[in-house]
Amino acid sequence: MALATHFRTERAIELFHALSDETRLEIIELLRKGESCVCELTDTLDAAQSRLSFHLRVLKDAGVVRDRKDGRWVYYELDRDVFEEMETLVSDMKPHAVASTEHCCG
Amino acid sequence: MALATHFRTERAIELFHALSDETRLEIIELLRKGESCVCELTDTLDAAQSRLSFHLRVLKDAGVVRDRKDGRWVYYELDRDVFEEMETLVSDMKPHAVASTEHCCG
DNA sequence: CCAACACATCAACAAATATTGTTGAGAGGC
DNA sequence: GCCTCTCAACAATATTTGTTGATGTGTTGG
Repeated sequence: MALATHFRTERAIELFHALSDETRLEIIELLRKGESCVCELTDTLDAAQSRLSFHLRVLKDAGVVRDRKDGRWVYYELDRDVFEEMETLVSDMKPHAVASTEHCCG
Repeated sequence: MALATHFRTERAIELFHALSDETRLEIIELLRKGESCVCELTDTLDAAQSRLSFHLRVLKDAGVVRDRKDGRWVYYELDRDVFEEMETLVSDMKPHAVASTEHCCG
């Protein structure tokens, strides 16, 4: 249990970290409409290509997006599964059923 | 809409950032059982008090926890409302209904 | 081939975050 | 009043993250 919890913690850190950046959230917002190549993201977000590449990698490593090569373009899209995973993570963080008013240190 | 989106982005960053740290996730895990004073957290997590104080502040600023003073102790507990907010945030990030296979850049 | 393009990766730098030790305020107990 | 305990706030330092520009790889078209 402690081990499983540890892995889950690692995973939560990775996922939440991936989502705690403005550029990455903007990328996600754009990808909600459907897949997009890096060039379009670069254009829309008016960001340097290397910068987007960096953030896309973070998102990809965290499993938030998937990439697909087609010719000289790389298309990114949201991975639907990860949202279910996030819901589970959030759900598992909720406080337990109301505890009786107990105090510590006393 | 763009303004609202912006505020929501700010909020998402703050919240996800608060959750993307091992110490803070450990604090949350402990608080799931019910409220606790800093001294107990310090003891259980074997962490310096100043360190926990820092992380508790991050969690408090993000609205994840609330504090309550009682005598010389300060009790922290999870704020149940924030989990609902997180679910909404996650939900709002999901991809739209399946788009027809369209490509960009072409 | 070669040039133009799309993208990833790297190294160097800048900025933001976390850790540690210390200080000081407030609350009790004696 | 004095000492101790709990905790927040601060300053200094270490560490992590993000940005930028240069370079490298694979692709397409002339």
